[in-house]
Amino acid sequence: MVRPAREPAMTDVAKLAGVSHQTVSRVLNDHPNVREQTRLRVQAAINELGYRPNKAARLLVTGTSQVIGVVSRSSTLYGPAATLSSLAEEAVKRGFTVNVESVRTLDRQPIADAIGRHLDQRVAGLVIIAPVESANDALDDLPEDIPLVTIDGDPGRPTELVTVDQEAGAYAATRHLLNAGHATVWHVSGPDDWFDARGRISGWRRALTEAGAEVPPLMSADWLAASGYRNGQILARMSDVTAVFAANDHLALGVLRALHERGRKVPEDVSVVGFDDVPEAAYYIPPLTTVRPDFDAVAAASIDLLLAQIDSGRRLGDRRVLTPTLVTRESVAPPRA
Amino acid sequence: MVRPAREPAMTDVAKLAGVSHQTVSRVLNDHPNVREQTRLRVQAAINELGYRPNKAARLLVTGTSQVIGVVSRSSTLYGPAATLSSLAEEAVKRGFTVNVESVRTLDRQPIADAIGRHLDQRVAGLVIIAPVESANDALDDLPEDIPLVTIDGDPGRPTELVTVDQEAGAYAATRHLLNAGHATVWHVSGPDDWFDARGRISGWRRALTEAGAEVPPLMSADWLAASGYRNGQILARMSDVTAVFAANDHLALGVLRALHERGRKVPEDVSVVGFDDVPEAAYYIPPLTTVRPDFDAVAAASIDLLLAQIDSGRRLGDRRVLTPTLVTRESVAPPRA
DNA sequence: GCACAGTCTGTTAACGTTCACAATCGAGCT
DNA sequence: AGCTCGATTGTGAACGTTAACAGACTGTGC
Repeated sequence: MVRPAREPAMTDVAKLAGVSHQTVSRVLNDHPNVREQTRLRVQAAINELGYRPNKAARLLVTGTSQVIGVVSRSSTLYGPAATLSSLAEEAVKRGFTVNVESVRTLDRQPIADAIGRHLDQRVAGLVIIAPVESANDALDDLPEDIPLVTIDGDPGRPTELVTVDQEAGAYAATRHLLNAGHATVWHVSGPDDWFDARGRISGWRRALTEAGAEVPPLMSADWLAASGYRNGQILARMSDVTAVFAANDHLALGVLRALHERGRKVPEDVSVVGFDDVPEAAYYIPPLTTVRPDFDAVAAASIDLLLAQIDSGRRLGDRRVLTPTLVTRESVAPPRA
Repeated sequence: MVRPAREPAMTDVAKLAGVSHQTVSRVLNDHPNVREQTRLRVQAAINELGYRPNKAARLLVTGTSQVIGVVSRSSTLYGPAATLSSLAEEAVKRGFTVNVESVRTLDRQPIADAIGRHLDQRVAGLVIIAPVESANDALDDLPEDIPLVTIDGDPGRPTELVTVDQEAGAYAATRHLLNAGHATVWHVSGPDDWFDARGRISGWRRALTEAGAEVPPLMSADWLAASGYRNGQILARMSDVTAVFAANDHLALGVLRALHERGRKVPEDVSVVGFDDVPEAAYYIPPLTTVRPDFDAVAAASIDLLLAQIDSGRRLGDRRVLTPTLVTRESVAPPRA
């Protein structure tokens, strides 16, 4: 047998099966009106040649692919990474494939460029992880007819949106600390241009004000352990601080360490709660009480919403808000008497 | 102006600029022999129409895209996630885009399927994160002519490979503990079907045997804090254990916690070293001495090797082995006298 | 026997690029 | 003036698929 110079195409299969290329196409697309016997002959020819349809040709004529474009910041933050990997998995399950465009920053222009590259590939739809304002701005220029879902996007924007109810999670965390008997709760927050961080701040604040507790000054940080540590060093010096809610687990880790260094015991002297429930949180010293968002569910809901748009051919304005759950471990206790 | 029923194509631009479609193509591909004046006219027409070239059509005729296919296990392990996000960033820098296929398991078939989907999209090359044997097996069926780089792949396989020198890293870690005066070093290893884990085991073993130290029985784990904790509970009960090298930082975290629970102080009673230098490691209690691989460099080297193949049109058999560096923090001290 | 409605299959023309080649244009030289 | 050569531009044919339509082949009812 001669090694073929080019890969087998539909016509090659057709020739081998003794049918027209169009019939091969029909077999491939599960068109109903094909005789069983013909179908089998074609299938056999496909197998014999090891034929695989050329997606580019298909895309060229149909104008749409089975690819979902995702835009995300390149990062090793747990939440985004977990969401991303679930997204891909979920998409494959539905017969789609995921194309990820990473951006270094969440500024408008890089995001717009990434979206542009996706559109060039004629993706079937877009999932954009847009946790800050500027990332959302990039959506303004988007054509109306492209299916779109934002994750952690601007709640004030009318597009389809999947998000975790940060406010409820933070409220539960703060409430949990108040219930334990603490007079008030300090908050080490995430960067305040993140919607997530804002939601957690407002949930924390609501829990305090509803309970008539004093609202301590906000401690602002990024998402990393280092800044948790810096803020923790300050908190550790204030002897009246007995409860801290950190905007994520890594911040909480930094706080734990700063408290430890200064000899303030957790949870005996200070109680700490985090957010995210990273897999390691259960092994912090002490094991961390935290709020767990279901990132798999976020991914699944996003794909759901996107496919609904793709199928219906239009924006539906749906949104899904997922409520996280409080995971209680040993880092919370009543304040000392 | 009438809203166009379809997107502008090259012929539309050509008509507007008063040239042939071929000239437009030349402008787009930076072909040298185009008069400056013509180029400007074409550019103007492109801008006016908001024309964007159709990649599918281009792909159809050239047979290759500017897309790099990546296969990786969907996971939130720090190493793979860090590599993945760097890969995408690095690729974009070079004018490529990255298409990620996530697989749930590293078994042969799922990987082969993922590769198949990439080939269907006519990717320009493949980067496969293949840290276990079965993942490498899937590469057997691959056509010879597709550029390919494996990350953390089988060192015994002749393909292009980018990897971190696990053996050297583990050797350095173990040596560091011996230098501090410990009689021997225990190792909590990763899953032994991972090449990474094997390399770390053999580096550890070599350091011990070279020093004439006793080689304690191996403690086998997965990569997660939970199993570090379980193994740590055992280690904590053995009073003669004074030094532990954990195969990654999350295992080390579990060990730290188990030791703490049992009242064994780190580093006074037991010294601990990890591997990976996750961003949080510096905030463990105590801050963790660990081995830092440069994941950005891994990604950059991978893209380098891949583009070299793409440009030259053939496998080059190159490989890059990156040496990780030891990061010393407070979790190591001499044993008690 | 013949029209008729299905069912199945084939033919031709897109889709929007690039490639190979042909044609034209100018400048520089004889 | 005519020739040559390089620079610039145009023409027609791919690439491999789906869409639209046409044709052939069945069985059914009169």
